[in-house]
Amino acid sequence: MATGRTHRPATRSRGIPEATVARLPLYLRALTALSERSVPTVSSEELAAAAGVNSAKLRKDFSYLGSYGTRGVGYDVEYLVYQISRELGLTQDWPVVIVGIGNLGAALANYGGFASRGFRVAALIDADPAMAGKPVAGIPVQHTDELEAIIRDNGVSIGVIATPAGAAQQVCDRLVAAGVTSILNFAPTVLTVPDGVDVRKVDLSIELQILAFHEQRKAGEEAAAEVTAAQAVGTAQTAVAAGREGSATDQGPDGDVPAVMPA
Amino acid sequence: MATGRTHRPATRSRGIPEATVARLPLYLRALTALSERSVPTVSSEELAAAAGVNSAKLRKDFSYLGSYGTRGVGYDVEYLVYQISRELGLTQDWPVVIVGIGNLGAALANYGGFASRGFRVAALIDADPAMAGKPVAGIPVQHTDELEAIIRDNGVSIGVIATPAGAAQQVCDRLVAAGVTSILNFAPTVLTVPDGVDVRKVDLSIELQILAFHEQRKAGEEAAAEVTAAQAVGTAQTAVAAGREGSATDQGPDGDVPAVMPA
DNA sequence: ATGTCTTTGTGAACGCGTGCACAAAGATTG
DNA sequence: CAATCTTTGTGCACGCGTTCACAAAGACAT
Repeated sequence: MATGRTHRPATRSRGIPEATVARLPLYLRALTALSERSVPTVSSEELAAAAGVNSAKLRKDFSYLGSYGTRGVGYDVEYLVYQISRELGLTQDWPVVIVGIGNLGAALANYGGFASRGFRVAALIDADPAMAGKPVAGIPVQHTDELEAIIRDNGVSIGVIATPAGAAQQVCDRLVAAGVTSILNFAPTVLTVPDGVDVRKVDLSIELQILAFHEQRKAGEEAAAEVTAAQAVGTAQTAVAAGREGSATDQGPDGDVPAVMPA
Repeated sequence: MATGRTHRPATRSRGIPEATVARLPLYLRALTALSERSVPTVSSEELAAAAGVNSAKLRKDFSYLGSYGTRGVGYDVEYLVYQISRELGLTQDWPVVIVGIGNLGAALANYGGFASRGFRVAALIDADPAMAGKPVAGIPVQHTDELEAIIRDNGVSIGVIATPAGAAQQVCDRLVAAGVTSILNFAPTVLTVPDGVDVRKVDLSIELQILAFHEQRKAGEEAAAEVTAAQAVGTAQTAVAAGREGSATDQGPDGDVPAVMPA
């Protein structure tokens, strides 16, 4: 007592670090695969390898959930699947709405990974009247006007935004006002939400840019290595600068990119 | 000297922290928007608000790039756009291939954010012969057989995998063998790659599961609060346990989820 | 029952990232 | 030119996350 209540613990929910929570789905997937192969138990070493993480990290992660392993043996696969599912809240059904049924929205609607893990697509919503009634992934698209009613009637608390950037904030506001408290945002915009609402962002463009950075660095290091090998005592800087001239500024960047297009 | 060369600095490239690199695209987007509105300068405070970060963090981030600001004034928008673009390697053209042209692949191909930032979709590749020649986003889809030739002919170093999970590792291996050194993976699998190859993963299902966790926690706290208010001295645990019974284990989780379907 | 061997769970050290708070720098005004 | 005011750049402290390394726990064999 007298511990929490400080307005928002956020980062450290109940004692489970955020970083650990982010890895639980990873473990769950690996465990599910093992379960299908009817493997009864796994060691932290094996499971860590399957999930692509360090075994010590995995053990510490699990230690936050409790002591579910048996020393000398490992972890019971089925039991662990259940424990993690429960911890993540996947033992209950989560109705989800997807707003913005363009290519990406359609891809999400068809995504098998949703239904399999306790998520159920309750509705597809789009602002285009021409889309209304059109079935996508077996579900008829509904018009934005219905948004509030849909949220309330289905008790939806998780919303996915796949609209163009321009519409995202507006859609977000309506979702929140209607009672949604968790949002997965695919539009390239910073969403402003009231306290108590969680937002996670997935930005395709950003991921690519990060890759480009490392890619450039690799190329730069190679060039630098060549220069070094060539005994160049001058400013190795030139090797990098020589790469290209280019003018990113004046070639007209489109800035507020239209998210992922609607059809 | 005698500093680097330790096999792989990875986390801290040249002195720019990984966390900073991940935010640069964010700043770039905000700056581009300002540039379009012909705003000449911004303060760290304003820009930080637009990017949704702390202003001190932003200033520290920029300090890694150099001293590009003017005290008492702020940052020159155009200049900063150029500097960040250059640092991220966006002043050069990055040919990219997308493998797996299902709904998601198509969405990516149509994504405006790519072309606008130095990325150019060099080719769309799919294993389905029926897709071959079919234009998606104005680009004809090519068969997987052509993969190696495409990579080499276009000098592609960045590949995007949007195939089902089962095909991902195989595609990955071929991409890497053909010369790709950066991969953006949308398939729900852990990819194994040789040293020197960067992989970034985007997993829609995982993001949702993380949201579900926090959502459950919110619900649990509300319930706990109610219990506390009701002066229940017994085990508050029951409030949480009462939520639902459910059996995630035996309702047949599909484990190795087929990524994002191929049409 | 005792010993050996495997594997967990965790204490402790370390490093990275974040945010505060302030001094230095420069613009601006009188 | 001097004073004031704004805003940057950064030293510093703190906390989270990662990793090592090992003691405790339990299975298994003899």
